[in-house]
Amino acid sequence: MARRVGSDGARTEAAIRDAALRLIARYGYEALSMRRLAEEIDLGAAALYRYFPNKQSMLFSLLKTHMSELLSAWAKARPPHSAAAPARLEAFTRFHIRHHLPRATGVFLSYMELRSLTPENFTAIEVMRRQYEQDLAEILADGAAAGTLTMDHSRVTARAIIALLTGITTWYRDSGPLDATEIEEIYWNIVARMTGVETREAVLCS
Amino acid sequence: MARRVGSDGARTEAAIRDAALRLIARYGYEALSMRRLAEEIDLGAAALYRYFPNKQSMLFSLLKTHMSELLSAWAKARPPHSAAAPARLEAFTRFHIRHHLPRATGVFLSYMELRSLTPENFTAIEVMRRQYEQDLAEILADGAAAGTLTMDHSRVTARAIIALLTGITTWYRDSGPLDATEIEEIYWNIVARMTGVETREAVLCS
DNA sequence: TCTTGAATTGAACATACGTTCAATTAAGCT
DNA sequence: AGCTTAATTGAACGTATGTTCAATTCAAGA
Repeated sequence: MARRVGSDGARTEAAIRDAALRLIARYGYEALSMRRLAEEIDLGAAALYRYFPNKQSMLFSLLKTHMSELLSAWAKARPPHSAAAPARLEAFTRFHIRHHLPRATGVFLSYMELRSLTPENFTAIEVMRRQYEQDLAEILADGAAAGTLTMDHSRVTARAIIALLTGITTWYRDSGPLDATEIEEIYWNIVARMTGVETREAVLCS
Repeated sequence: MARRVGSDGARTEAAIRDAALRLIARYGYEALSMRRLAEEIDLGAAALYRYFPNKQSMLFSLLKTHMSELLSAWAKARPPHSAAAPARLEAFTRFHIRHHLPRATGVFLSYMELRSLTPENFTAIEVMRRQYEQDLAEILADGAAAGTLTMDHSRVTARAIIALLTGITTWYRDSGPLDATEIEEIYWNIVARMTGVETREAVLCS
């Protein structure tokens, strides 16, 4: 049945992760059978268990990898604490879009399949998620304290911003009418307005 | 096994819908078995098939009911076309929150389980969803044309607003620190700022 | 109380699931 | 070529799935 030739552990695991990400995003974790997944990459179902001890820890590994890539990418991209809050907010917004758009399937997974995780696994992912959200909330709170950003409630606003930015992945298609940089501009303007940052076309006072 | 006494068709169907909504929201459609669902309301699994021809059309019926309740409630609540765009936008925002907060499980379902639908069923739900989104986009476009609202792209902004408002249901809990009316205020201020509407604490021009 | 139609049941069907395991194949090293 | 270890397999296990159906119970009207 399998016509794989040059076997290579690392490459095979990557292929499994890739296929799993794609199939789970499309049909859901529960709907994905190990046999179907294995078939997708011309493998017997039993071979999967050389790479993951079971189905649940495969999902967990997928989500955990996604989240830690997000966190470490943001750790590299984020401006220093000393920068002005509006600039930090702009950096966050653009980073989030740039990081998420090419990872639509992973994003989908990490928002949809949390409930398929074991309680302990869920908690582990939730901690990472909160850390990211907390980082944004801190930017907002700093800006509010310094008077450079305006909002009612920094933690709620942080959630609103993340929800709005993440929502892009539900409709964005590479073949769509808007390209990534146009989307970045539109959404940064939205976030800027939400928080009272004056953008290029500032509100005129007469 | 069943200790049901006063049988009543309509009441039983409502109980099934209720339990299905709850269980699917918690564990997902694929993870829910008909036996488990039936057990939840002290019924034999076979009895479910008196109310729904199969599992798929049960899900479809759940989602369709949710969407048509949303659409008809909004049809009643929405201000006339002749009203000013900012007032219409405020009405939309408050309506959305008020309608969704007490329906958290249904909202969850209607965003999460679309992919579990048959292609034809998916299309039917998607049409309803677009209609709702289109209504908001029209408010925004009218406001932009009249100069009473400010934004770059009305359709994208509509999606951003709906994503941000719907995101509330992912963290809102009845027992949480914010009650429904506080949330309504915070989010209306967010939406208002996003679209350049001056709220109570208006931006002062010196 | 007898009858009628709806509501419900337990058992059965065929199929699919996640997972294990002894046996087999392939790759890399000497 | 031979040896070793990693990679993969087919078959099997026990369990669960969605769904059907003949048989039964139930609620209510005559």
